[in-house]
Amino acid sequence: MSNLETNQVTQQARGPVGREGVLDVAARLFREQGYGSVSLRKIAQVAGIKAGSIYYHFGSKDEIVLSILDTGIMAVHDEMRLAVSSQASDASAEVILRAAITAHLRALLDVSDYSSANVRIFGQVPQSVRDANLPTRRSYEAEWDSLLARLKANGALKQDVDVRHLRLMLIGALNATLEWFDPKRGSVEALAKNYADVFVHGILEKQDN
Amino acid sequence: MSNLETNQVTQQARGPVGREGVLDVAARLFREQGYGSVSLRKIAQVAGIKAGSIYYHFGSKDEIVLSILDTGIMAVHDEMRLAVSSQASDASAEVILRAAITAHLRALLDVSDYSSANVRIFGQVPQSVRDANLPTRRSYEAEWDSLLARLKANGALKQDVDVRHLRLMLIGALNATLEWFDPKRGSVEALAKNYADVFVHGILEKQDN
DNA sequence: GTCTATAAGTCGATAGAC
DNA sequence: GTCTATCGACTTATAGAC
Repeated sequence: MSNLETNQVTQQARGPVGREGVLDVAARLFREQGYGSVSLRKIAQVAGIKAGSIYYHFGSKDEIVLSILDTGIMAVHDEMRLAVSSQASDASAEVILRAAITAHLRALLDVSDYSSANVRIFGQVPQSVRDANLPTRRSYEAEWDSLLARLKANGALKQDVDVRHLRLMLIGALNATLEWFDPKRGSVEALAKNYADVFVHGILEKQDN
Repeated sequence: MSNLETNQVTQQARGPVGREGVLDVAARLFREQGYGSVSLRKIAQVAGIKAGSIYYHFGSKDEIVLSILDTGIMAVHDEMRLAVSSQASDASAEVILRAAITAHLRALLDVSDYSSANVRIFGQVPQSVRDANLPTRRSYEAEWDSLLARLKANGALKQDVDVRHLRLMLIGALNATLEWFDPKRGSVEALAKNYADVFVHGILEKQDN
């Protein structure tokens, strides 16, 4: 079976690589090719070192993957928290929600290979690695739950929505964009606006509601 | 690295296995464990035969996977088409849309291991297998585009929505439920209603719109 | 901090007996 | 239609030189 695909495996070389260099390369390859197709040999080759050298920086492949998963969540968490907290104190629920959605999509699609690698490979890594990444994930989920609960308490959200369920739906829908979004067809900001429009107003022409 | 996880690998035995038996087992394992963790040896073990015997029914692992991917799409396609076509001729856009959403979710979460396996492993299989599955996927996507375009032409959808973009968003959001939906926490029908409510009405309390 | 060399295991796939 | 046995390639990980 040829699981190598048509993958460009250009090496970069240039000076020392180090722990961070290995992680950067690994995150990019995981985002591009998924977990199963990326071996330590491939990471090493692209990073410009030999496979055995990786074990000077890491104790196992799992350690590399977990580090990338955690960093990816923290990156999108920071982006989202900053976007929300920098809104004016009298900002409307809609404005705050749009800022959070935009921040999540920007981290995922534009800023961080680590965030996109997380979404891409989380369902492919060994269960033990998923479990180890869970606390970091839970923290980000709690941030969303806190925001949504606040908007609901303000009366801005419909009172019959379940916060946990809405969060799962929202983040799931946003993360799914990773599979098809093409920056050549439109900007992340335009995408974020479209998503916010749907969640805020729905897709049907208003007639009775 | 232990990628075997804590997976129950119970065999079933019971009479002849055959091509269909292998496919059923493989689809279930792919859905439960993803692509990378499921070897031909594991499929054979659960099916109650030896690994070499699989090659009497299939020429390669890719052939097994492609068959499962195609069947999965056709299953959800059939479910969705039937649900839409069985609506009354004067059914409202909202009713039709709710029926399509419900059918997609039911196929994915309740009816077919093949459909859920498709969503779960499509991004993990070799590029050649993805390419081979594309025509079947395109056909299902065209079914949604046709439905949405019809609703838009009727004036039921907002006129500024892009059909292709809406379809990507809708299917992406629905497929994402596979990662967290738990039938013990609620029915597929209730889930479908919640999703339809969001897409139809949005999540904000109406005040000015 | 990176190298070479290799151990120990798993994988997809094939050949031939029954 | 299923079995046994095996090949060759690939993987993570380790040991020790430099």
